[in-house]
Amino acid sequence: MSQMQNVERQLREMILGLEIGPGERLTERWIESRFGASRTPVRAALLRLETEGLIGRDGRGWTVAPINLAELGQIAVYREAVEVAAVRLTAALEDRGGIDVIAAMLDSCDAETPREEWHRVGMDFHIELARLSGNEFLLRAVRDAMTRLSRARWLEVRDEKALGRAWAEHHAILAAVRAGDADESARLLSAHIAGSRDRLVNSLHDDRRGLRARGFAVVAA
Amino acid sequence: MSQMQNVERQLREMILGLEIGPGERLTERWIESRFGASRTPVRAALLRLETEGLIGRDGRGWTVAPINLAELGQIAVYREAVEVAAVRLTAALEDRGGIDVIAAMLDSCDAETPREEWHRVGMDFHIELARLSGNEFLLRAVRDAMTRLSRARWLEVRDEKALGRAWAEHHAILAAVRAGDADESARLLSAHIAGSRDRLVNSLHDDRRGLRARGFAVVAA
DNA sequence: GATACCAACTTGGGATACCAAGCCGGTATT
DNA sequence: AATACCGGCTTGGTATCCCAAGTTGGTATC
Repeated sequence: MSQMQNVERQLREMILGLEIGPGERLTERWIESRFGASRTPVRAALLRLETEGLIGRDGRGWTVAPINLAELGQIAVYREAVEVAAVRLTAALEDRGGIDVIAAMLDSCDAETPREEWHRVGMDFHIELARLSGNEFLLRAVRDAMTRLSRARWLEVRDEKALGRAWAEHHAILAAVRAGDADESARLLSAHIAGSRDRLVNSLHDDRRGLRARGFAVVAA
Repeated sequence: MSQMQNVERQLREMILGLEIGPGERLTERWIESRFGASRTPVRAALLRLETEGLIGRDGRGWTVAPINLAELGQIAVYREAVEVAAVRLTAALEDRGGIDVIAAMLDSCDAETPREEWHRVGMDFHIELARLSGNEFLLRAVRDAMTRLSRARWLEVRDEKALGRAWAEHHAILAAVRAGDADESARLLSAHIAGSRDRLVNSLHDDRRGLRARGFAVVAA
């Protein structure tokens, strides 16, 4: 694997894993020494992460994207548009066998599953559902949206009850898609996304002082 | 303006203007000498254009993205999802003053307007309409989709009648949005996009031999 | 003590040198 | 004549060097 891909992947993981906090400054020299690569692949990786929205420019320098509550609302609208379109396509397919794989993925999580795994599966559910549509652009859009939401979802304070409700909603969506009911799938998915957004924004809004205390830049809604 | 931005902009214009044909190979050294920049900004520009989908990797090298008829169909689905979402948002706004600016933009084209300008305005209509929604993600999605469609639309053989019909549809969409009728706006926009896709794919499909004769790589649907 | 100014350093932007892998053409062998 | 082999050339990947602009810390002056 090339150095550029190495740096890109590791840096993305550090950002998404909050090892580098939202709002933190990045210098090419620091990354260079941190990953043992020279500046050329480092700069290439930064350019790619910039298009993913994980980092941005701060004048001449680089900054890890802050947690932006207003952006979360816009992403929810965007997600709804593309995910609903994807699920409607999927519900109209003859071969919806892929749904069972997604259901199995959900069921692989139980009480002993680490939180990190729940987090990943919760995002992969939406990504894999979009993949079933067969539309590369809808898939990419969903993947991008989930990437941008990843840190916020990780920071969200989620109680067991909310987690269980989300999982039930996921299963309900799958059931509607499996039945080929596009309207019901769309309705359930829209409601799920709206609820998810509300819990997320409320949780982070309530926590924003705590987040700032941890050194995380939080942009108000 | 930085060298990277210069190279990126000029290379994008050459690709979209078909001065470099779809499917053509690109070498970093050629670009370097062509624009008088060194490889560092050239590589940065290539990385950005790659994320725009205008170029892709061909093994170790770079290739201008071919005209892909299957992709055009997928983009139409994607466009419909995001543009309809955007126009619904806009129709629900209190302040829809921006619509008049778009109408004026359409009206700035007449029989003497060069074809290039019609082409640009035809894309800007959709982009600016999406901008009115205020949602950055929907706007970016529409802009990306139009960029990817740009070359295909340029190659499309369009008769006066089809062009006039498209303009009438644009005005009808604006009227519905101005009236705040979200459902009607969405219906008209969906029909417009579907019709646009059909004309585009049919035209290119019929022309694909001619396109290949011009040295353009065309991927079948 | 406050401020204006200057030097050293930091940092991203760009240029260039080097490398490894792959491609191509030529040559020698059968 | 066909083919296997080899050497040079092209090309992207990487490392490194230089530069200009901006920042910082200290110092001298008022």
